Amino acid sequence: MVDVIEELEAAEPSPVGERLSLGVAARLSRYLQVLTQARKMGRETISSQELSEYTHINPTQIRRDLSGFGKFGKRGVGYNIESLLAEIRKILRTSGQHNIALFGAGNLGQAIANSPIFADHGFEVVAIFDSDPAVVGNEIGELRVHALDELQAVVADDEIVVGVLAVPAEAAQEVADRLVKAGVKIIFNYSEQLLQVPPEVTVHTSSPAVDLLFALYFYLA
Amino acid sequence: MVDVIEELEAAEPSPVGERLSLGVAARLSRYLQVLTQARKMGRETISSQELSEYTHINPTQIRRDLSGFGKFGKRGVGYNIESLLAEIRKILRTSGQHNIALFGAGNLGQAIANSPIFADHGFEVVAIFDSDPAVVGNEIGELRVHALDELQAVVADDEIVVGVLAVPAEAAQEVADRLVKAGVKIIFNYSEQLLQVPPEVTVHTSSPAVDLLFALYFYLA
DNA sequence: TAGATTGTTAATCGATTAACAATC
DNA sequence: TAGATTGTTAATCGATTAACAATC
Repeated sequence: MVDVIEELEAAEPSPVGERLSLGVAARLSRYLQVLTQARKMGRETISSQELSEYTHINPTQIRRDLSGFGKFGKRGVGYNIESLLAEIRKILRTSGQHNIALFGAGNLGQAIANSPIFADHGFEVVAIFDSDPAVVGNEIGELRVHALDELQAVVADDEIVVGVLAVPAEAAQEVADRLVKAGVKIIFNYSEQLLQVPPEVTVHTSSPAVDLLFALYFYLA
Repeated sequence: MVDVIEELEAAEPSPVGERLSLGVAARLSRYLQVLTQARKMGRETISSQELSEYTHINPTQIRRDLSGFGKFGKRGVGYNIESLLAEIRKILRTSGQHNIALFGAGNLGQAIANSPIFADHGFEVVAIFDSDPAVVGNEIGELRVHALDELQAVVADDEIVVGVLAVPAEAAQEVADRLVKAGVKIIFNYSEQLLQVPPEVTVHTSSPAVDLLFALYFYLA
């Protein structure tokens, strides 16, 4: 069985429809980040060597990852940024526009709402919520701050696929519960709260301090 | 040679002084995050199963990772959170206090300065910088906002090991250059800017949008 | 042509998993 | 004791790397 799959892949480089392994999907996502930014800077091509410097992923592995789906590069030159972006988006099936609801209109919430970091990758913050009645109704950018009670309706109307939590740890679980109830399957948690959710819901917790500890280990050692 | 090393490890479970592999160090850092938060919630023990739910790391691998350094768990019970925290900190050699300089006193900078997310892991923001003369001198929490020109002196005086960039993309490279000049070896970049630094400096770029794309792939597939 | 960089092979190494005895 | 969970083995799978011919 394994042999058969290997033969198929050898014959047909792109196993379209096959589910990518976790590792490959994670790496492709990171290439996307660098390519997006390199394009913004006016670059037209990039080599696996350069991609490696920015992602800390071995250049051979980058070439290997990409060549599994087709021949996207030009020997002696590198990869065309624009076309590689399109190819990877196609592979990840994330070419579309995706709507985000943001929770918490404090410093962090405002920073996220005004940052290009999500917009650059096809995510749009279409709604902001806050539990503080004094803040509800305010405008942040072009968005009015909603009360939490409007969540269910907004999620349905605006086709929201991701909830981003920029609330204090104490408030995070309640918002998560409401998101789950409204049918949202991906939660991005900027608080340190450990969230309890049903198995079909994915929580990604941002952990800058953990990333720092990790970097520090290699600096100290 | 390989056989000799394997024998040594079998005899002496904790290869103290040995450099951890990237993967192990990354996973240990993540256990630290969950343990820290679980302790905050008043928990006293935790099982590999629970750790797995919060980290998305296979429970067998968690037990394997830990048992490589000693027998920290109790069968039928789980791991004592307090003592496991101490053990992992010892393994990662990051038990101490580490000083951070924060750049950018805008929404994101203020959010970071006021968040417990770094403090919980032994990082303290000891200095804030901003390039806007109108902001320099203001107080954020208990810290006065410095001008960028004071960077070199502050890094030396306050033993700063990490620079956190919460500045617009356009300003990030200049701050990075100054940090490098001042001898800082770890830069945490919250902007989308691709930073050019010498090889001995580590840049970690925060990429929430990339993490979201990754989560979305598995949701859509 | 000369230099650069991809695509690909082959070999190794580490991650992952299932399973289960040990033991709290 | 019965139930739970660790520590550990053994087997498999995927990641990683060096090397280099192909080719722009």
